[in-house]
Amino acid sequence: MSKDSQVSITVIRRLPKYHRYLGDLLKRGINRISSQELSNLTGFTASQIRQDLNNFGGFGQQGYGYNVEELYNELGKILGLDREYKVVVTGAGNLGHAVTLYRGFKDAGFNIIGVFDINPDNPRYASRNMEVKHRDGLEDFIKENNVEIGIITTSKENAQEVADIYVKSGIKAIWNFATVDLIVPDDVALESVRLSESLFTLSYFLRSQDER
Amino acid sequence: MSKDSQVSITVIRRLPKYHRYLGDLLKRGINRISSQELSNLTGFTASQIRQDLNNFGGFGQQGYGYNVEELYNELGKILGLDREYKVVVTGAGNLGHAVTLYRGFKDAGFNIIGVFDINPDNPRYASRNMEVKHRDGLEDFIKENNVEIGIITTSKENAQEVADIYVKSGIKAIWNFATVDLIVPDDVALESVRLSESLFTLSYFLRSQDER
DNA sequence: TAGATTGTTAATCGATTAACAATC
DNA sequence: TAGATTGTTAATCGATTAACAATC
Repeated sequence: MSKDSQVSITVIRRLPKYHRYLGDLLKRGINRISSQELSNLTGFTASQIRQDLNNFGGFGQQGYGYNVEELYNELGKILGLDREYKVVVTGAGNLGHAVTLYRGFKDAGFNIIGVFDINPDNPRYASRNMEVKHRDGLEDFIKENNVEIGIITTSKENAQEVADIYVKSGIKAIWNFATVDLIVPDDVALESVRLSESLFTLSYFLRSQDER
Repeated sequence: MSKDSQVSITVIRRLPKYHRYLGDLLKRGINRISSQELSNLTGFTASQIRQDLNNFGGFGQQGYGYNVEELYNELGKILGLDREYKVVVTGAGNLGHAVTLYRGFKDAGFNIIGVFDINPDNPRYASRNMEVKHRDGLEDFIKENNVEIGIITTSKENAQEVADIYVKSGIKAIWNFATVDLIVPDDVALESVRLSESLFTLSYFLRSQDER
């Protein structure tokens, strides 16, 4: 196992925020930043930021701070944003549509090269200029194109089946939007976006406010 | 402050999963479950489940376990899912569209009663049978209808402005999809869905695999 | 009653923060 | 050099797990 595989997921989840703010700073022509200044921007403590970064090596310099461009690039490499990925989407509903057309992913190097559905002939797709392929061709498509990331935007009933096809076809990273706990082998990364659970934190809050 | 305001957010974020599995059990006609069985389903430890539930009161019975229906209903109440909410969406792009039409939210009691955009006359909306109102009317609409939850699916450039309108109009809970750290008063709940950050955990994983 | 399982306290683990020597 | 700020160790805090008395 390489060194960074031991870095905890809570650290990893903070890295994109550092990366995003460093990108902003870079655009604004700022080339140096201290952990304290980065703390002011991100809301994480300076101590935590230094701890986090030191999981991956000493990017800073005593008495100076961090070079914005260097740190931005290093974080980009750590997050795997220094190259492009081939991605497929299965489930061509509204959410699949939104994810497929979202510019931010494309800009970050995630290229959606195929959209699949069990019912690819829905006239809705044509009206949206979306080419949707039949799910029967999913496995072959993934293998032929060496697709690395599979997105699931199907109903919860179909999600596990799609995950199984992904795994069988060699995909090693799955981004799941269905409200179901998928089962995948240990060597496949699974990241689930739990929209309902996120929304329910708001109703929880409103409810607890009501009680006062 | 009421008792549950002291319950940590990490506990709150586990409640929807308990609730979801209990709903499944209920549908299957199962009326009793132990913390150990719930552990097998959810992947959380039995000890953690008992700790979590006891933050809100003793719902179980020694030697028996938990009554599925009772626990399901109690968790629903705690999460504020025992009533309906009026919701608005601002930003009528693909993501706003997907969120607005997602059935799961409606079924959980979140009623989207208005969709707003700075450019409501986009012919695309008509083709989708979506009524989109001009953002100028947002503030009045929220006040007149006592809207409680505001969703932001605008670009990151417009998100803070929309959040400000929400706050000014009396909304106390904001669900943000824009990639920006919004600033809202302490008494307003803000939940941000960070899609990019979620996706980057997958590229991180693929990258770290590459290195082995 | 005996067995099962909770509610709850205590122990452990991991993550965050504080402190400061190293060093640019 | 003096001042600033990192890298890193130590202290603290919070969350998870273990253990078991209470009790159904």
